Amino acid sequence: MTETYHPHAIEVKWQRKWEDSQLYRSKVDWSKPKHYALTMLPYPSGDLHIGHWFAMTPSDARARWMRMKGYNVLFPMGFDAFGLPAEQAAISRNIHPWKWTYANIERMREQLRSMGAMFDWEREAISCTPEYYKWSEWFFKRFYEHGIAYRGSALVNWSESLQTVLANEQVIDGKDERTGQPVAHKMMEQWFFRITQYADELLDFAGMDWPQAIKIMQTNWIGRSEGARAVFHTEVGGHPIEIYTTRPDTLWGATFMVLAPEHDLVEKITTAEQRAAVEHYIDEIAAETEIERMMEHREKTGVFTGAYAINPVNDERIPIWIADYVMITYGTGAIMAVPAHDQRDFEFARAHDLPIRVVIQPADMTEPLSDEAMSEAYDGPGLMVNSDAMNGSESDWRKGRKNPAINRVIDWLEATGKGEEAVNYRLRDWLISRQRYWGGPIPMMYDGDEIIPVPDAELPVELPEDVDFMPTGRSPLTYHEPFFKVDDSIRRETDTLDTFMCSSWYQLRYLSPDCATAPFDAEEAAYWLPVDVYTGGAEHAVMHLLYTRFFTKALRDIGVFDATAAAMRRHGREPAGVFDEPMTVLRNQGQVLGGEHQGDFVLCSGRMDGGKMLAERIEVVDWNQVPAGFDGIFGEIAHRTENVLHVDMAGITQFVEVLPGAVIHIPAIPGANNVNQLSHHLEIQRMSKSKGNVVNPDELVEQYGADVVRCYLMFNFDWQKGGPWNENNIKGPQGWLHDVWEIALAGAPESASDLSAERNIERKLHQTIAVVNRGLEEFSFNTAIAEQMKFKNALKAALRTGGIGAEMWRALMSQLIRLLAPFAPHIAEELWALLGWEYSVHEQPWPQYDADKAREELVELVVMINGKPRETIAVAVDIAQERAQELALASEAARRSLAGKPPKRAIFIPGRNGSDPKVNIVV
RNA sequence: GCCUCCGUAGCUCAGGGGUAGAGCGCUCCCUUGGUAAGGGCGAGGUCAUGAGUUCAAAUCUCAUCGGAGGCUCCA
Repeated sequence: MTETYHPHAIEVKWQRKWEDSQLYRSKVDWSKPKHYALTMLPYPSGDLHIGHWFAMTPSDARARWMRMKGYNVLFPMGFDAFGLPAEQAAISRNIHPWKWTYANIERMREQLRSMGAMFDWEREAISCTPEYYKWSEWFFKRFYEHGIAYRGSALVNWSESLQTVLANEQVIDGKDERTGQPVAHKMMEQWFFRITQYADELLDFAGMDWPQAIKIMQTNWIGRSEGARAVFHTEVGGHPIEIYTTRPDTLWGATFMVLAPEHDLVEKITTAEQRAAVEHYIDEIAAETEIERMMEHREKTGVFTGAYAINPVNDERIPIWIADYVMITYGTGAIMAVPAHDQRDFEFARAHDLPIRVVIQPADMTEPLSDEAMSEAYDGPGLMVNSDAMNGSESDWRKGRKNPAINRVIDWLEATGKGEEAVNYRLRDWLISRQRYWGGPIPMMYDGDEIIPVPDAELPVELPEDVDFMPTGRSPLTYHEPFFKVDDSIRRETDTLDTFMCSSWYQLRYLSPDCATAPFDAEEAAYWLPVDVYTGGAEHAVMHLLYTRFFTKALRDIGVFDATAAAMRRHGREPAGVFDEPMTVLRNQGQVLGGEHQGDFVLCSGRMDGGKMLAERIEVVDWNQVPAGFDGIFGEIAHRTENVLHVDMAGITQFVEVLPGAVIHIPAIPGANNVNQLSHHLEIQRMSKSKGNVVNPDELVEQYGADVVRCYLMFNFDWQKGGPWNENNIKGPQGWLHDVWEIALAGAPESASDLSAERNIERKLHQTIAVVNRGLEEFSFNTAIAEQMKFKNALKAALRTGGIGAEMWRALMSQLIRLLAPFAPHIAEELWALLGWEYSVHEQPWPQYDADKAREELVELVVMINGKPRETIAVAVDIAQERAQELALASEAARRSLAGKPPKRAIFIPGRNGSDPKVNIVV
């Protein structure tokens, strides 16, 4: 008699037991190697969704595997709990952000527990608690003291809908990355972190095992370029205008200059005649949103300031314009325009009738470039011309000093004091202030213009709870007098910290979330740091993942890790390099998308009215079952809006308006049907409530059990890619776990042990171990599970055939269950107990791969004729070349095709790692 | 426009110079006192397309087409 597999009781039972026995408490133990596995902490938005499961359960499986391999594993979890949704809930539903956030955290904790993950809950950290944000404030102060945090005036991104400024990284295509609302540029005084100081170090990924895509995105975002700075002066007044260029070799081709409309000098140099036009243009630009300004292919607009500059390289007098294609935020906000060799300048010159002068002449052109004939800028290689002493220098494709012409010009600029070599970055300093309530307070005060840091002893500056949320969206801190009014002259900062600051160091807080004397305990950090494996979404490429790297380096430089380094040395661990980067290995999971489903196939009858049908009857039928003689519209419902159907009739979209009293017949839904019950085609796309394609993990766990859901998520997708949800495929992992259950409960076979049968299944087992190891190592969870399914099939077949003795059966089961444990922790624990082994399976050693046991003994020697396989001969694995060639030449296939003639060649390919040996005979 | 990654069975994916693979799904058969099932047999692929290198290309190179993601007036 066997019991059937009922996941529910098992899962709840073991989750409780694990907690009671503190199975997943991770404690510093210098006698064991450590492994810090971290998965991005969730925002407590209310409900755990399938994406969380997809991100976390495979990471959990890998952490469990490391643990069984003998590592002391830390796998913590917490909440990134500050942020706008809480504040929006406060405004729209009158729930205080504390209450909303904590209620959500409570709920999500429970849901997280249902995963059966090995989170160490005693290390939980929640970023919105005063115990946590005290240290966010403390870090801010340290940064301020070391000049990494500063208050400055800059053109920043202002989101009208969120009523706050945003960092550059949070703005995509001129829109706020969260809500998609447009942002405007505004000059504001704000707090910044000097991330640009770390630009070069952030470009260095040496020793970091991160996805190529992330490294490229960060590299692009930092946007390092090499070139030169040169100073032009205005003809009148001699004001210096600094410019940055990557093409100093084209300095002699500058025929005008362009300043960004926001440039300081504009006001000073604009002549009386041009003032009205310039001011008008500036107003126009200011009114534009960032989106409008970034539109592609827009015309190059701009106005002449009336002023002229002197080109330092040739003393030429050139006009100064302003135009919005020059950004105040990049370089110096001013450019020398070289229309012959820069497409933007070229377009501007043509639009405003400015001169063009060729200064790079390509060597291999039949027709030399000429100012008049050019239809576009030439930015290729060539020889410098019209450039005085520099003429003849060769400019190639290379950038910076590597380019001979650029190198020569830079030397000359430096020798003559007209300019110097320069490096420029696209990266801006990190704008850290937010005009919001629900964030960590910035621990600063103001007495007029004087900035006064809040003394350390007074940290944390706590968020007041008795605040009113106004529908205007303004932060309640700005009108909460007890908060901002320190005394008659001193006013407290009412801006709060960007939540990305809180998440830049949470990996440190997990080490000692209760530590009251420091942000983290040095003894813990000395053992656990750095994070060994970090998993999460790629959408954080240039935000969280860049910020946390910067943060770590900044902490290192201001000495925050000094005590940790000392503790490391005491324990004999070398601290050099440990604090350079927060996470050694990074892997991104893909996204689970909503599944595709077909729309109903309908027959529509009614009358035609213009291009559409006014339907009186809609009938859902089986796919393509169109009755003979049916003359209405038929096909799949591709789309439906209200009562208008878009029916795909053999590839052509037909519009059908369903009339109010129309008869709708849907056989699958009994009773009277209505138009809302017709289902339309659903594309593969992101899950969202509005599309009605979300999958609720709680329901899945209810129906299948957590182990099946975990295994389905790991098995059905390439984890790093993601893919469409297909609940049908859940049956695969379900059947697998059912089978393993059956095999285990059936007990040891009674058949006598047969050496060769046992040897064969053992070989399969060890081959499986190798593949599972590799799958887990490489985050290829799907292959790791597929291989275990194969082994299960092989085992089942072997048990049926017989020859597996009781002893071997137990040995196999012991290893099979241990292999299963990281993936399906509950069923593995249950079977482990049922077979009488000691609690817990998760504390057992991982099955040891044995290459000798995995090796095949007999292999097929493949005889190929001209590269085409023709015959196989069974031979020993380690067959020697001569013997193999001999056998191959003697084969039937070889004799047939050689017909007595000697072969041209016979190439022997030894069999290696699993593949058969081969001999290719060339005739 | 530029950069990166990817096109292998119906689906999800391994593999990767040397006989085209897995799981699921599917067909058919068996079982029907393991039953919201179980067992067995099987079908199914010009490895996106074209060219090159090679004794041998799904695999390497180049081009083209298709897909995904990122950047984009960056001087």
